[in-house]
This record gives sequence, structure tokens and C-alpha cells, in this order.
Amino acid sequence: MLAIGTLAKRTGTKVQTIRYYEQIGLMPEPGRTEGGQRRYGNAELDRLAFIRHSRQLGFSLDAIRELLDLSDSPGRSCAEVDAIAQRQLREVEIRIERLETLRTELRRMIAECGSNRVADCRILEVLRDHGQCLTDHVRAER
Amino acid sequence: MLAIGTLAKRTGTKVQTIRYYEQIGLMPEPGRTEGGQRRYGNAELDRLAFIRHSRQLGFSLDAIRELLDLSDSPGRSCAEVDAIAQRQLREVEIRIERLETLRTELRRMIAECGSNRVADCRILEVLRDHGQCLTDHVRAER
DNA sequence: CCTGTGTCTACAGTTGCTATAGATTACTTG
DNA sequence: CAAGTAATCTATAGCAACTGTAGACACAGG
Repeated sequence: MLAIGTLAKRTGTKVQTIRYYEQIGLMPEPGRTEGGQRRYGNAELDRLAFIRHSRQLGFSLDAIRELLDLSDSPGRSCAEVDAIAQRQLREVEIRIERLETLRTELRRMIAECGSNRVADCRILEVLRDHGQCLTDHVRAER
Repeated sequence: MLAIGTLAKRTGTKVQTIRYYEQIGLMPEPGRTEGGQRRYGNAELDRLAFIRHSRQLGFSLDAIRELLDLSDSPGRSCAEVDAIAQRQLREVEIRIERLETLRTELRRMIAECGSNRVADCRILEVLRDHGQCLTDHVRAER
């Protein structure tokens, strides 16, 4: 029987996070000692490991809830699981694309910062009136 | 003189967000009409555009506060501005790297999902006991 | 039995907004 | 100029996904 701190260490989770998962119904209410402390078994360890690994892969707690529900009904089609993973992959790809654009712009900004006084710092200038971006944004709002 | 809604449209910001920025001291308290509505000038428009563009580049509100402070003291060295941008770039690069690892793993996971029943779904299996990742995580915690 | 570390509950705080309610103001149209 | 409707006002609560705090209690080793 594992105390909450042991479970936390084994899965790389904070103690409070485990209690939080219990509170939102992602982890079951475990057994308690006479004194009221939580004690966990291997099933809970596995479940928490599943949750943490999924979180590391960027799945939302809601998505994880879905995955856990699906894995509890082993007769159902794998297609639903696949769909969730596909959705996650798409989101990750979009995030990468955005960050790459951003990286390019930051790099250009830094490269152009040849001056040494704030008064004519290119970085601040770029941030101040990057007209193109503003226009793009306004356009997107319509 | 611009009403808050006009300012919002011009910068691609929600009205509440502008009031929020005022509340946390990122935007100044503007003048008001007799009836108590906010009215803005071009200086505020520029400041908000700067904030929004910086946000799009992933700067935190705290970093933006720093940048705004720096740009108000035009005699100071550009090095501080450069340092903030460098820090931001480094963070972006780290985020990209993490997401790329994640993308690889998701792709592999999906590719291996050849079965059609949840009972032997590779995705769930991978999520369940990806022992290696868990170990990495525990190691990282030390 | 004592001490130190772990755990308990409950609640506030984090970041960066977004949403809602109910009242008031400003602009537009007849 | 009245009436309607659109925009604005304040205040407050909510979101995700935790993290941190305080003060009280439990447990294990020597």
C-alpha cells in the first residue's frame, strides 16, 4: 500500500495534483488508513502513470477522461481512440507551425538590433508598429 | 477621441481585455466622458498595438511591462531589450523542440494502431506503460 | 515516548483572459 | 426632440491545470 507521497514520487506528480485529480473525478477515491490518510494500490499507480504520460503528450484532462472511459470498454472500436489521437496530433502540428513563424520573427528582430541605445532599438520598433501583423489580425476578426 | 470598442476593433482586442490591461496597470487610466465612458487617443492606440503584437510573439505580460518601461527610458542600453528578446527566443526554441518530440511519438502511436478493438489498441498501450518516459520524468525531478 | 517528516482539509493565488448581469450612456432614426 | 438600440459601465465569477499556504493531525524510527 502506497502513501500519496510515494505515488507522487513514482509518477513525477505533485501531491496536491493527485488530490486535485481525485477532486475532479479523474482519480478514484482511494482507501484510507485509520488516521484518514490515503493509501493506493498498483491499479491507481497505473492509472496515474497513464494520466501523466498523456498530459506530457499534451492531451487535455477532458481528452484523458475520454481515453480512460474508452479503455474501460474493451469491446468498442479503436477508431474513437484513434480520432482523439489524430485531433491531438493536428493541434500539435498547428502549434509547431505558429511557433516556427514566431521564431523566425524573433531571430530577425534580434539580428537587426545593431544599435546600442534604446532610442533606436530595432526590437522595440518592430514591436511597436508591425503594421502588417496588425492588419492581418484586424482582417482575421472580420 | 476613440471609444473603447473602436480601440478594440483597431487592435484586434476584446473590450474586456483592454479594461483588464488597465486594471493590472499595463494600460493607463484614460480620460472619460461626462457619462463616464473611456476615451482614448493615439498614444494609447500605439501602446495597445505594441502590447498585442508582443503577446502574439509570445511575450508574457511581465516581459511586456519590462519592454514598455525600457522604451520609456531612451537613454538606456539596448542590451536589456536584446536580453529579453533572447530569453523569449530561447523559450520558443525549447517549446518547439518539445512539441516535435511529442509529434514524433503521436505519429508513431497512430501508425501502430492497426487493430480495431480497444482491447488491443496500441495507442492506449503506449499511453499506459511508456516506462521509459516515466523514468525520464522521475530522473528529471531530482 | 519523542521527534521529524508526511499528510490532512480548505482555501487563495497563478496567467491571461472571457463571460455574465443589470444598469447607464451615446448615437441614430423618425 | 423622443424613442429605440447599440455600446459602455461596474462588479463578479469562471476557465485550465495546477501550485502554494496555514494550521492541525498521523505515522515511523530510534
